[in-house]
This record gives sequence, structure tokens and C-alpha cells, in this order.
Amino acid sequence: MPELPEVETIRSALENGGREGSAIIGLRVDYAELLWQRTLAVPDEAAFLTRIHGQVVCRVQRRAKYLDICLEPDHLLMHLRMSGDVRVEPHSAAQQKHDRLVIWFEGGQKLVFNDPRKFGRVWFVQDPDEVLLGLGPEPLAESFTTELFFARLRKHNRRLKPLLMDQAFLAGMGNIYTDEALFKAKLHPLTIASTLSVEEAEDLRIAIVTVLLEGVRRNGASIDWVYRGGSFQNVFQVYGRGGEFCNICGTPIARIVVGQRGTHFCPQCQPLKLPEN
DNA sequence: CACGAGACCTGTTCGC
DNA sequence: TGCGAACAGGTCTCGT
Repeated sequence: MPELPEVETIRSALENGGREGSAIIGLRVDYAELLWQRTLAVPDEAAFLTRIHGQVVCRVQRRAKYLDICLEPDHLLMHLRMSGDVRVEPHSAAQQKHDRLVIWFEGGQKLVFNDPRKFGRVWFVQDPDEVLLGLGPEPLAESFTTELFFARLRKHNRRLKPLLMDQAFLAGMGNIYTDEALFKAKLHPLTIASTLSVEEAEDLRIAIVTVLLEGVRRNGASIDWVYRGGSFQNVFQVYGRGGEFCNICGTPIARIVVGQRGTHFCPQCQPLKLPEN
């Protein structure tokens, strides 16, 4: 479930409390319980368990798809990868299948990292930059301007779909929002980035921001058994709609594989413009 | 530099 | 109904 809007939805719930009253600001860590070793990337388990005891949550931030739970003085960074999820519940709640890490707070609450596929990772570090340094621009930041985006696009002779999902190029886009943004910008996923005009770069930047903000507004997308109560899936234009008809022109939505990822687009609305000469 | 394949994992859905 | 194949919100590493 986790692209930028889904992670932002979780961040917001941890900071402000969702309808489940899941805010954790101000809570003090009693102890942590690591249920699957590989979930903790760094440091080693012993150091982690010792050092996190007594630390207090002061805020919860997000950078791209990373959740940054700011403790005093360290940071607990989480990446949900394909199937990770976070819950806040009373100590009395039963452990669930696929729970990988539990942070027990004083006062009766606990934070649980659950992840069926075990791809998710948690880092406990003093400086978040140790983990986040290689990330590209944050698409929802003021600094993500058309000028910046166009300049970066021009440097790559790569296809738009994999490039937009490259976290070093742009941080936070995943398979769903990339397909939806390319549809909104009327650009074929195989378009070579360096061939875009400034106008096309502007359209694409606006499409990316629009789609991400709509995702955040709808609390993300919920699909299949990985559910968090979002509703963005109800307004998908192309993602997961291969064979169905385009809402704009009625042409059947195509599904191809690009960079090992299912890629959905409308062949009519998003024609592939071959390079002149 | 750009790209494909394979790893890492479990669960659900599809096709015969 | 059953059973294996295909596929899933992500990222990393290796070989070409």
C-alpha cells in the first residue's frame, strides 16, 4: 500500500490522531520487541533495544515514502515497501499474524509494524540523513519547480515510467501514482525523458502534484487485502484497469510491462511520439 | 548510462 | 473443486 499519499496518511494519523485516536506524540517508550530480525536494518538488536528505552516521541515526519518517527534524541525511520502497515493500539490488543516490530509505550499504548512480505525495513539512527541522503526532490515541496524538473528530465535518456519511480530522481512516486500522473499529463510511459518540451514538463509536474494531493485527500488507495481505509482506488483512471475503457475517449486501457512493473495507459490519450529524425 | 533479470517474501486471484 | 501459475503499493544488486 505505500506510496507517498499512503505514508502521509499514516504520518498524519500518528501525529494528529486519526479516527482511531492513534496519535503517539509525547509518549515515552518503555521497551521494544523485535519479532522478525531482518526488519531492523540498523543497528543490531541489542543496541536498539537498549537505546530506545525511555525515549519520547516528539514529532512524526515523512520524507518520500519514509516515515520518520522523531524520538529524543534518535530517529526511528520506517519504510513499508510492498506490504508494510502500522497500527497503534492498547497493550491488551492481541499480537497479529505478520507483526514484525512492537514499540511498547508507557501509558497503555503500543505501535506495531506489520508486514506480511517482510520487505519493510526499520532504521534506528541519530541522523536521518544516513538513510535519506540519496533521495531526489520531494514532489510536494515548494522547491519542486518546473525549472528544476525540466532540467533534471533533460539529463536522462530514460523512459518516463521507470525514471519517475526512481527515488533518486524524484522521491515518493510508486507504480499507481506514476501511471495516473502520466495519464493526466497525456504522456506515454515509454516517452524518453530528455525529449520533453518545457510545456510537457510543466504539465507532467502539475499532473504529479495533482495526483499525489488527490491521493492524500482521499487517505491513499486501498487494494486487495492490504487495506487502510483510503478511497483513491475509486478514482483510478488507468491503474489496474487493463482492458476496461478509458473514461475520456472510450479506448480500451492497455497493460504492458516496463521495468518489470505492470504499466497501464490509454493508447489514444497517451500516444507515443517518436523522436523526429 | 540504461536496462533486464533475479532476490527478497507471503497471500490472493486467475486459468485450466 | 483443485492446483499451479501469475501477480501484487518496492528496492537492491549484478551482468550486459
